[in-house]
Amino acid sequence: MADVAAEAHVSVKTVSRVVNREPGVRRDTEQRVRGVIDRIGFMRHDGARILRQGRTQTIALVVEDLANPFYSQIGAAVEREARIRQHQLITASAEGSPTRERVVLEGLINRRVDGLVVVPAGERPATDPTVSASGTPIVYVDRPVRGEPCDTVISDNPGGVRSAVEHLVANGHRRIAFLGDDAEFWTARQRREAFVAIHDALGLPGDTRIAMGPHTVESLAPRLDAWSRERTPITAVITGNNRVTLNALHAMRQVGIEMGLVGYDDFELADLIEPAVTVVHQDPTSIGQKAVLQLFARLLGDESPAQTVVMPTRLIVRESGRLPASLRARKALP
Amino acid sequence: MADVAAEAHVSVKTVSRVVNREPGVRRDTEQRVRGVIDRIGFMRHDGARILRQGRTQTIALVVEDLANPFYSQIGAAVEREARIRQHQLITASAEGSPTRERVVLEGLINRRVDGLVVVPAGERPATDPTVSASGTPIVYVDRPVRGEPCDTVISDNPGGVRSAVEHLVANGHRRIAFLGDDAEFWTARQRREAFVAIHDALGLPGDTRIAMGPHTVESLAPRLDAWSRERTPITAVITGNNRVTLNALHAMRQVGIEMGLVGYDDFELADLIEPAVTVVHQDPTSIGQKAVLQLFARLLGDESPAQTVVMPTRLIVRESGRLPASLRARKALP
DNA sequence: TTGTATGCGTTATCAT
DNA sequence: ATGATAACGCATACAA
Repeated sequence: MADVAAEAHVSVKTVSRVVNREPGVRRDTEQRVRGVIDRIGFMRHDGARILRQGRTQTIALVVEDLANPFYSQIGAAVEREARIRQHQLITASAEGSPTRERVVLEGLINRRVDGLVVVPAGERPATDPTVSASGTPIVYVDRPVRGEPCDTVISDNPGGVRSAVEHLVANGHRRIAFLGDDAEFWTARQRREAFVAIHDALGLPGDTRIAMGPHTVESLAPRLDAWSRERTPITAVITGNNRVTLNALHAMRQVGIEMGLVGYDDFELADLIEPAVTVVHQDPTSIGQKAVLQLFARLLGDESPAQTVVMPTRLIVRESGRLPASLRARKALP
Repeated sequence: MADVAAEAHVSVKTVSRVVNREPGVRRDTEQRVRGVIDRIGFMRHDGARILRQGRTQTIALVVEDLANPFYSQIGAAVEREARIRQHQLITASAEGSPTRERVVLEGLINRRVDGLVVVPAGERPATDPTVSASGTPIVYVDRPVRGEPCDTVISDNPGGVRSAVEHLVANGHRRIAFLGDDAEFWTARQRREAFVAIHDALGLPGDTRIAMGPHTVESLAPRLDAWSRERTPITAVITGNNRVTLNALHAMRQVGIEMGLVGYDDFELADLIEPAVTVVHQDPTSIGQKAVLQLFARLLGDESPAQTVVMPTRLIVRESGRLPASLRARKALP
């Protein structure tokens, strides 16, 4: 900028005015300055600008695994919304480790990002000293944190599970099992609890059959096989997220089991598998959008109490919820 | 930092030394300073540090669509490699528009990112004035740019297509069509050209049947239907990337066609579809890793001539490459 | 071992 | 309409 000023025989302040389109510059001086800028290829150093103004025009997204389609769709939405608002997005992965998450968050706060969208790893308390002390607005996504209320966007897990169970029951299923992901995850636990609640509320028979992860194809195959061979065999299973659904599908294929299935999370090609998989769909794009919306409200000075937004889920009915013909005999109960 | 200095009765320089673990600080002074730091919750302002040092410890990734699994896997790999090297990653999407890409790149250069990994939109010439003038190292991924040579990581498209064709031929297919994505994409054109070359080299019969995109399920269904009803019907098709593969699968299902298929790009559940889909796999993780490796070599002062790295592809044989029984009659040719 | 002065490139304040 | 100067928060060079 100093170079430009010297070359154009003006002060740096005038150059600054031109660059930032501030008023108070004569037409011809502006032309002259612009000429010099183009000629020597000047580009403003945003680092210095940031230092002076205090706003980085940057927000950050911290997730567990950027390659997981659920998170990458959230990421795409967050980037888009940020870009629309002239902000850049730093993405970071904590790889599911609370320790790494703290390191990552500290790094981002040192950078003075304007705000954070975080899928919290583990059950981190909301009062993370480093974060809360910095005053950086933060919106949690997909799972809440403990402690004092924070802005949070989650999806309606109980509603999603309920729609899954009710769909299966409507199709004649009575003995339904639940395959959740690792109980370490809040979402996994919440879905399990919802399952138990609905199961009881509908008065479904028997002790609820539930297995929490982590699951692999190898662990799932014998499990499903056993459940389908018991005295009172299950006729359907609900899988707790996309990972589990995929593994369960592989396991069923491996063992050659035929049973009802409703999966949590939609996935590409769910409709091309035989039978097409009925799923509980949560819309990652909307979740990401909503989170950014809330974040920018805070950045613009919204001081209202922290709010938790629960996004609705949608049951996408395909075929896998039906009662397989081979199991229909058992349906003839009261 | 000044606050800490005042509180601890030392100079800012001493605080700086403590924060950066520089030697030359007495044990007890360090303790005292650390105490103050913890007490008042001081966090170093990296923006100022950057301004002084000139390095932002940040690289950026520019892609077309962060939600596309191919790019999100590259993104995950790039983030991971960056994090290992103490760098943060800014991700940005140009949404396939060269115009937007320029805006995005300018923004990143204003931020003085240390380096760029870019999936170029369109056929942008390498000599983008803003980028090349800034001297920011840049590695192109997935498709090359025109003009003077640049560091580039692409995958072996001709090899991938050849393995697909040869596999189909080995399974008895003779009349094979190619469904490429939009010819605007370099990869789409390169794969098409490779297909034509192999087709001719193997002396396959007839004029090569090729259709470039953009394709939809609706456009694909009649096309495939027509091709399979001609006097000399095709028995197999090669799809040019994951998008086309998905649409083609849907179209086939819709029209009820049975034909051989090899898809470009592996995808989740390819093995659960009936028949399981044989694919040409390019490893996005390796591609991302390699790109970052090259970028950091440049950042560390590597001045060697620009190099283009061609990553190998791998044919994952499943079932869809076989000659369907219904078409086997036609196989009895010389 | 510790401190002082200076500068990074920009914007804000207050002049002229 | 334009400019001089301070300040942002830190690191660097040099001094004590």
